[in-house]
Amino acid sequence: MEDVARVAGVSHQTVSRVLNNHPNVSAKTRERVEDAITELGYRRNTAARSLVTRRSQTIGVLGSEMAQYGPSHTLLGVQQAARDAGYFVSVAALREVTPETIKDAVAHFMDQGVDGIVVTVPHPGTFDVLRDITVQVPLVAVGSVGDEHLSGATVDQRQGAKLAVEHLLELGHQRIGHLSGPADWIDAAARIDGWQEALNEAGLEVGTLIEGDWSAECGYREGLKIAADRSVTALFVANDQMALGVLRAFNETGVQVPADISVVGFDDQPESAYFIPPLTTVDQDFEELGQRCIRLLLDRLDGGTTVEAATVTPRLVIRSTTAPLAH
Amino acid sequence: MEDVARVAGVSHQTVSRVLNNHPNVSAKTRERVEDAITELGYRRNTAARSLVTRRSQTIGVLGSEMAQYGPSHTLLGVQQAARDAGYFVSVAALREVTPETIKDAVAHFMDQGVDGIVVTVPHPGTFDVLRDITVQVPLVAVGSVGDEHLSGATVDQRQGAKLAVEHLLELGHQRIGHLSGPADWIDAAARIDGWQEALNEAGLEVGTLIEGDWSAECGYREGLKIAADRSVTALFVANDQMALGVLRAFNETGVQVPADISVVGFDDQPESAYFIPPLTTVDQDFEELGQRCIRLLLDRLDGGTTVEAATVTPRLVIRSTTAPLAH
DNA sequence: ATCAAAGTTGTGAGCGCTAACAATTGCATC
DNA sequence: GATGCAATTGTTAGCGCTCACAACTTTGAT
Repeated sequence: MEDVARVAGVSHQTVSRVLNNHPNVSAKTRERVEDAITELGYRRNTAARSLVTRRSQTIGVLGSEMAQYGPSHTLLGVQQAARDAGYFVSVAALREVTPETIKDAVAHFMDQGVDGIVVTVPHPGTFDVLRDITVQVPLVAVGSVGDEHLSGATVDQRQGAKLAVEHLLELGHQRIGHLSGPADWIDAAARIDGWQEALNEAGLEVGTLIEGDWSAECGYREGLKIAADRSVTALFVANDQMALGVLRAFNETGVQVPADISVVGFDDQPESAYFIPPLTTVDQDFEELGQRCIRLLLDRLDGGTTVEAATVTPRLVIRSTTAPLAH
Repeated sequence: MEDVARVAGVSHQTVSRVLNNHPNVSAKTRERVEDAITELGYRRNTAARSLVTRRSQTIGVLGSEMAQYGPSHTLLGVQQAARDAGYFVSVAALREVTPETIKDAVAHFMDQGVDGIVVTVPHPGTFDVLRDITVQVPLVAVGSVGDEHLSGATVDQRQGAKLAVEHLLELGHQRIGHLSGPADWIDAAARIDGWQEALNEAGLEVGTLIEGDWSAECGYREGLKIAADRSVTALFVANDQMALGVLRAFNETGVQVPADISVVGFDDQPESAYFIPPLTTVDQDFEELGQRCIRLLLDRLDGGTTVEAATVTPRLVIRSTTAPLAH
């Protein structure tokens, strides 16, 4: 910076002012400094800047299952929005979700001196842990909508689930089962709620609930059972991967989809359109979700203190695994 | 740090020595200092440390298509290995791959002062760009094996492709087509090479090559054409997603898999086992790949200067989409 | 007891930057 | 031309840490 100042014939402080867009710099001085900067290829030292400003221009993203469809796309959105806003994005992926690993990862970020944290750990227990540890920086949690203390952004999964079930109801189905995710995932819980709510509103007793684990393997296993007992005429599956397993189980056992049983998935992964048959599912925009998180976080960093929640609306995509109930 | 020193009754420098595991600190002093640290909940300031050491303890990961199966898992491996080694991981995801966006992202990392960079951009042009810009920090590129100037780690995809084709050859197939990825991806190119090599070694003339774009949609489109012309008895597809599309096209047109045409995929995504029928494919360990990258990078950071390449070996997973050629 | 060598601890400087304040300049007003 | 005020620029200190070196303490051989 001293070098730049010398070349431009000003003091180092003026260079600093140009770099920080301070208003009180004359146009010609600013130009001279900018020329000197490009001439020398000068780049400001982040560490020194951080030391004095106490800002690192870094946002930490803490998540589990980061390679899954949802989280990886959320990360993409977060990364994009953060970089556009001039922030760096640091990632900590949890192998295992326990209070300790969460605390570790938060400590990791505090050591790094991040300005804010985005958490995408879809277990409600996470929020308890986060409330317990006092984090000195703004924190936004994906899925924590409705929490008094935590800002959060989420896809309205309950609504998505209702969309799916209402579609099946309109087709005349009455016995609508649900193959859910693990009940200790907030997403799974919200989808279960939406399913139940839609059934209640239609005046139906609540149908068969099977708890799955998100995997295609589990979908296959449970699909075989359903194929055997035929307890439902329609199945709302909590994600596309399990739906894939279900479709295969039905295919193998001669259950016709959608003639015998209708199936709806959740997520709308690009592959779902090429399942056999193409899957009716609920689309959710994870990138948008990530961007919302950063917007919330930046707002907090700019002095906003309200505990807000941003909600992304899902959308039903009708393909070929759903059909009117055959009489 | 001054506070810790006061509580422990030593100088700030002794605290620093304890923190950095310097040998010349007596056991009891070290203990006193450590007690003071825990008592005060002291955490060393990374910015100040970076300022003087000129190390940020941060590794930048630069990649495109970061939400895809391969890259996201590679990131997971990188992140894990880096955090285990006490490094932070900063991510830059490219929306679009051009020399400019690559340079931007590298500049972004240089601004941040990262200690090293891992690049997972699967286009060979990337390496040219990287060679052009002189980066002042060690850089490891996924897929750059065999390059004189760039360290890299890669899955031996040529070998994987050969495994797939040899399996088909053993089953008696002679007309083995290949639905490849875009030819300007190194992975796609390596798989094409492996396919050709295996055919050559078997004394066969090179078969039908169709260039795809990795998507299920493209697999479906090309699958329909193949179903119509029946130019091949076996198809080696460059990834599982396209294979999904192919399977659906065949299913729709009444082509029996594997009775009429055998299909082999590539990647072994967890879902592939639940395709209809379950997909024979080539497994590659992306997390391992990511870990190797970090190992290479840390080696360079410790003073190693050799331009090495680490290779991860893929593995053929035989399921139900391949069968002996019917006569 | 004496000394050197090793082990241990302390002191001062400075990494590159920004914040606060001080000094200078330009410009309108009287 | 003198005066005051705002706009612009410069000066100094210090963020929290590590490095180089200085100073002190112990140890063991003489």
